[in-house]
Amino acid sequence: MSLTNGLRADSRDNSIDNQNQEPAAGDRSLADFLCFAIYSANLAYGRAYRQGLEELGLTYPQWIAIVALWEQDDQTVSELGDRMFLESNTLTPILKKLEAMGYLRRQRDPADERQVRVNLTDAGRRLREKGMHMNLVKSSGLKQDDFARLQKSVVTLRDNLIKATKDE
Amino acid sequence: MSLTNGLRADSRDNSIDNQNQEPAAGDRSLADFLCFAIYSANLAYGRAYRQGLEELGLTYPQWIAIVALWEQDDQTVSELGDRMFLESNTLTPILKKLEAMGYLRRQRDPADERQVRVNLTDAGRRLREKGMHMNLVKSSGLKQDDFARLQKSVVTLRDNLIKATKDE
DNA sequence: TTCGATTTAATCGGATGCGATATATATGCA
DNA sequence: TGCATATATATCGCATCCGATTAAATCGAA
Repeated sequence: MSLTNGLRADSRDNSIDNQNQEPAAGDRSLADFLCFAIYSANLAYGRAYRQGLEELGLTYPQWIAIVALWEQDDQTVSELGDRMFLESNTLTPILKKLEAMGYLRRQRDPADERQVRVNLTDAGRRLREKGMHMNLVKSSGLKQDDFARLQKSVVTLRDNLIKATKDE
Repeated sequence: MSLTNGLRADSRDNSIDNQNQEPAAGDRSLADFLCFAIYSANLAYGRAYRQGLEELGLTYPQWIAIVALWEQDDQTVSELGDRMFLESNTLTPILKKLEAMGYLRRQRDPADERQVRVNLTDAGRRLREKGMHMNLVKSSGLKQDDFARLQKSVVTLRDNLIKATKDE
């Protein structure tokens, strides 16, 4: 797989070891890189969400953490990290901020003092409920079927990338 | 459009004003949010690229800037920002680092001293050529057709989000 | 049982990303 | 011309994100 991992209709990829028939690296436009499409779509999502999240007083990762804990409370930092695809070096500061805001509690697990268990407070649950009923992000412009397919494809891409990266 | 902008097969969205038939907000799993799929796929791409880019001594945004300039040299900071979906507050520090590394030059445009024109050096072009021939990112696991469709869908999503955000 | 290996969080430094602001240059209009 | 306005870039502070390291607790084999 190429470093640029791109695509062009007239791809000149004839390599024998490209078993997935993915496009070759090379002299392609930025607009043809899947990685760049994801990168820029992520920027666009962040900007689309910013105004709505500002009303909640949260950033995007903070909101994701609240949602993940609402879905399953009393997770350890590692468990929450597995769901959010983040590790403690990123997660700990976010959780400390949310704790300072009063939306969750962090406490060492008495059964294993290495672990820290995270619980939503009532205020945290109320915030989740409030966000649940807000309609502040602008339209993705996709119909439900396209939306479903795209969501599934991106998840598959993500999981394949993670697997390939883990395999070194 | 909901704040969570998610999806569930049995979506209970019956709102009359949801003309795009997108799923409603609400009590859904993190795994069903398109925004989270994009967010986590972006993290996964960053991790898949990191090792390869490390051999080039670049970060991902630095690499993107090199590619964008290789595609079209002598851009202003704003023009480059339009291609990369970034503004000068983010771009300027990146460009200064790349200049310090010797990969590009920044100079005020004599015809309009407000603008700064950015040009790749020979070293910058050689770096782009080197990256072009590296195959370091693991497989996305997608066949060429799926790859093409996904790339197109993500770009459409991005552009719709940008348009919707710009329209306030 | 003991002590080295493993596990879990946290800390630290560097690099984005972004809102707000500052600065310098250019433009437009009376 | 003179000056208010607009434009292009840069600066600053805050919040991720990550590699590397540290600290504390647990585990496990001799």
